[in-house]
Amino acid sequence: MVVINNINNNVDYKKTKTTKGRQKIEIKKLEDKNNRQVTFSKRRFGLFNKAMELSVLCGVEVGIIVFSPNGKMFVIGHPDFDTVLNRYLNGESPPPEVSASIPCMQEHNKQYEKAVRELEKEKRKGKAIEEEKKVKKNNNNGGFWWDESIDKMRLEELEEYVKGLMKLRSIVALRINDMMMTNHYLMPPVVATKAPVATSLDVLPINNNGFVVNGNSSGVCGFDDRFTQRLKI
Amino acid sequence: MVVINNINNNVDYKKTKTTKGRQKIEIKKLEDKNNRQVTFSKRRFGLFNKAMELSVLCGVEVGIIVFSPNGKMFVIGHPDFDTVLNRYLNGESPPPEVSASIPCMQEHNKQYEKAVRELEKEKRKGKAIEEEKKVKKNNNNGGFWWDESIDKMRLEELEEYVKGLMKLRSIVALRINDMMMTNHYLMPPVVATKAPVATSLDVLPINNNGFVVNGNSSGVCGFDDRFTQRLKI
DNA sequence: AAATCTATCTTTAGTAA
DNA sequence: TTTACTAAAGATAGATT
Repeated sequence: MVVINNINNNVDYKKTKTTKGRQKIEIKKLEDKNNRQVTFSKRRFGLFNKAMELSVLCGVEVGIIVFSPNGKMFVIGHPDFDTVLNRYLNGESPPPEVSASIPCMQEHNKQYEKAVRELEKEKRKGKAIEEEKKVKKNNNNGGFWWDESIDKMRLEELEEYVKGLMKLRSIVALRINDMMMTNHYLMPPVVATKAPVATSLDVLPINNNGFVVNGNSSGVCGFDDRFTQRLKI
Repeated sequence: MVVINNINNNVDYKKTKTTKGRQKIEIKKLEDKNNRQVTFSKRRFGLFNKAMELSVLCGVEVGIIVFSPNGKMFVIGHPDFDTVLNRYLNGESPPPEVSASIPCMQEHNKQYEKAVRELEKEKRKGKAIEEEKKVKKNNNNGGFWWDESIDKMRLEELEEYVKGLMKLRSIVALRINDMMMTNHYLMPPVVATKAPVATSLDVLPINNNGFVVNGNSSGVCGFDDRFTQRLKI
């Protein structure tokens, strides 16, 4: 098989390389502001896409927050960012040992979670209603996973949801207040506070020696050698 | 230039392909449980790496939460996840250095106050917009599908109203988390305190003693050193 | 679960629009 | 700003221990 040296075939076959192709770059801050923005745009897209693929392929929840060089915020999540965030805040992962070792905290933890669950229930209710009309609307892709749903809640559910939030706030406030009152031997001087607001929910702790929002209570952690999960908790 | 046809060079030069190499796959949930876990592991690593590169190259803040198929939580962020989260909860644009360096309690107090103010504002606004709630339809033809901010712009007030509440709830949760961690697991260095600022709702005790918990408020760490390369957390 | 090893697939740097 | 293009760089599916 013979191949003719194609030097100067440029003209004939447009073999001249039009670009140098992708070049290797060092991972350090790009100095050129414009280039930095362009790169951000491309890579954010790539990152979000990777996240989407990961969530679909593995059927897992993912949430990402990114701020552009100009401060614009980008958020995505599956099933939606706030769901993932709540799971993070509630520490659904395996935390137990710490809080489990402190009986009363366990109890408080349960109560808090209960309130949160209640809230989530209402949220879901709102979503459920939304699902119906969503079906016809999302022809463009069959409903992307990153769709945020809260914004589409019907007002009535929304009001209900808001009410739940207010309740939770009250509960949390009460607890913090209680905790502050009973733990100042551990705390620096506590500034005066007003009385906690009343709540209609039935989960108010009577005595608070403390409680945890489990999963996020670990004092120290480090990624292991390879971007792994939060150790411990 | 002559090139010898190398059919059957396989034997001579050990050209036999040892693997099929990377195969194209459809982006849909992997059925094999084991394969799903392996893929998750690989891709999560890739995702986190991409995030790190993005943050370094563009000098931006990124935060990711992922739950594995088995429910394990993985978190990463630059400068650290909570810093990014706080910025998200705050809505927008606090100077990065500030949230990264200010002691968590103090910072959270600020955030709480801000959220409360925001909430009150939105609440007032809320009533006014009820009637026009569903006008907005989410057609998605103008912006990118991944750009949540587009949705937010379109759904404006309603969204903001709910979001304010969500922020509040999340912030409260974060506060609790910090307090618990500080009280029970660490003996934080006590630093100079600032005067408390009253909130409009008066439901949270204010304590402005700064706590420095390894520069990190809830046990979440930044990128692993091996990948950050001169990235300070 | 997590580390190799490749052949191949996917992303993206550089560039211009 | 984002989009399009190409070729090189980088990620990873599948198999292996």
